Amino acid sequence: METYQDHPPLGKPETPSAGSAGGVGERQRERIIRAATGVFSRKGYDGARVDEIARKAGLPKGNVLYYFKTKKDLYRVVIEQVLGLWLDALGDIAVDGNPEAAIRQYVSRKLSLSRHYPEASRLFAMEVISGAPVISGHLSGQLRNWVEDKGGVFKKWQEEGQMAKIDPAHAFFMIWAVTQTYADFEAQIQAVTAVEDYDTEIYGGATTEVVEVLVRGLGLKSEASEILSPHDGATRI
Amino acid sequence: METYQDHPPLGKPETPSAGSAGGVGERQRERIIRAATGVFSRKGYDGARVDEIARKAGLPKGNVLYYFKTKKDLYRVVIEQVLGLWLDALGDIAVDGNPEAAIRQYVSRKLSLSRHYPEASRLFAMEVISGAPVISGHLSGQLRNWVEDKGGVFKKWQEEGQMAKIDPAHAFFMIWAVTQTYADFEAQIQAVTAVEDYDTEIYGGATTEVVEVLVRGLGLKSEASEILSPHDGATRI
DNA sequence: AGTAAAGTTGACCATTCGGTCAATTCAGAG
DNA sequence: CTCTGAATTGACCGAATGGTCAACTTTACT
Repeated sequence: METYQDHPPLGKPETPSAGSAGGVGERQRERIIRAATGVFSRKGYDGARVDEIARKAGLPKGNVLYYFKTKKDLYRVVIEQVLGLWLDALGDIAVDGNPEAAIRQYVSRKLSLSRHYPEASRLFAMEVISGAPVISGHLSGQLRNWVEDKGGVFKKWQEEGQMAKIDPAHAFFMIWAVTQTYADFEAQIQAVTAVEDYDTEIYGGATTEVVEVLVRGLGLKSEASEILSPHDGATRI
Repeated sequence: METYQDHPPLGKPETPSAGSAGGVGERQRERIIRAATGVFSRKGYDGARVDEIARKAGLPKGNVLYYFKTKKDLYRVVIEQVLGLWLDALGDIAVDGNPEAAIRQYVSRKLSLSRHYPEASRLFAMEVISGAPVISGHLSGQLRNWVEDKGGVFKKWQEEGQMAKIDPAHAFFMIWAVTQTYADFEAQIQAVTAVEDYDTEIYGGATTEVVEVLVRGLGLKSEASEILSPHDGATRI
């Protein structure tokens, strides 16, 4: 397949399971979506095989195509769900509270998201690397507005001298990059660190390290506090 | 296709063009590799189509399979070339010179790499997100050694109080994440910033911003220098 | 129990895929 | 020019792919 952008809006989940919401096969839909998230996140849209998704969901291909008329439809549902998760997690960055606490919380939340939904993160990354053919509209819509909005908060902090004068957009790009790398590049980090329990050992260390570096890097610690913080023993190379 | 790891070592480019190195069809090989880099970087291995690579290279599919016996072979050559670029760019981090200058240079170099070889960066990212099926050996080999080696330098700096006590491995993960995000997530950054000339406008701002944030975040500026640096007007959201 | 809708399944189809191959052209050495 | 190996090409093949369908089973409601 070459492009995958056809029918325009996508009104709803656009599938059978007509009336009853708490229907029987609603569980099936979720199983399929879960399986599809896994496969799409590793292979991308073009590389994924419907049959592989079906096998992973434990049912025949025909059944998958019963719930989602086409592979494209399934992909749309999956990626929009992931995008929703991503946009939700953006949440609010408190305008009032002190900047350091706000960023600290935001970074922690994003890191936690990578930890608990690594496949979602990878799927999102795949989509964007592929040129964001499906979600580009959302990116230049909702996300752009969000960045513009929260960027204003950053600007305010900067004028108050509570934050280094960094282009807010770049600040977000860096935060996103650093927090998502632990999900997206798991294979690389695993290979380099050779830890046994990635989830515990890597995220354990990352949470402290990443938050500290970003808080310091964004100039959110007015006090020239102890540069030498007391945490180590996290990763071992 | 499911997995793509078969014949063991891969001795050489393992293709025709037998003896003469400066051969005639050596240009063809490079055209194919360039085209393949583009397609693989957007679709991944499974999603890429040999025929699309051929079309993009301006020659029939049969000719591509003449130079590279299989799609898998072609992918191997392409990804190993990209990996070589990546590992080369790792370069040395000067042990002697002052840490700030060293990191400043390293980050700039990595950023420049993303700027000038965005497809290579995306292909590398795709491979890793997919679980690094082809290059995992290199990652846990060369790259791991490199990190261990250079991590020692970081440790030394830290003991001398010239760098914040951050797990060296995590420091690298953050540097890589931030520098590569401008290539890998170009579609997202483009959508959010809506700049006209991505290369100039984004990388122009990023170079300064990223370097400053990382240098500060890694605690490389002993002097509590001006938190409010004088650069802006880079991006506009 | 009876019935209609929802859900399940495997066989099946048209298309596309990676890869092969024989026929042909091209380039260079003698 | 002749000859030889490299290079080019399109036709072709078997396997895999996304999607369809008719037959069948289960569920829910009266």
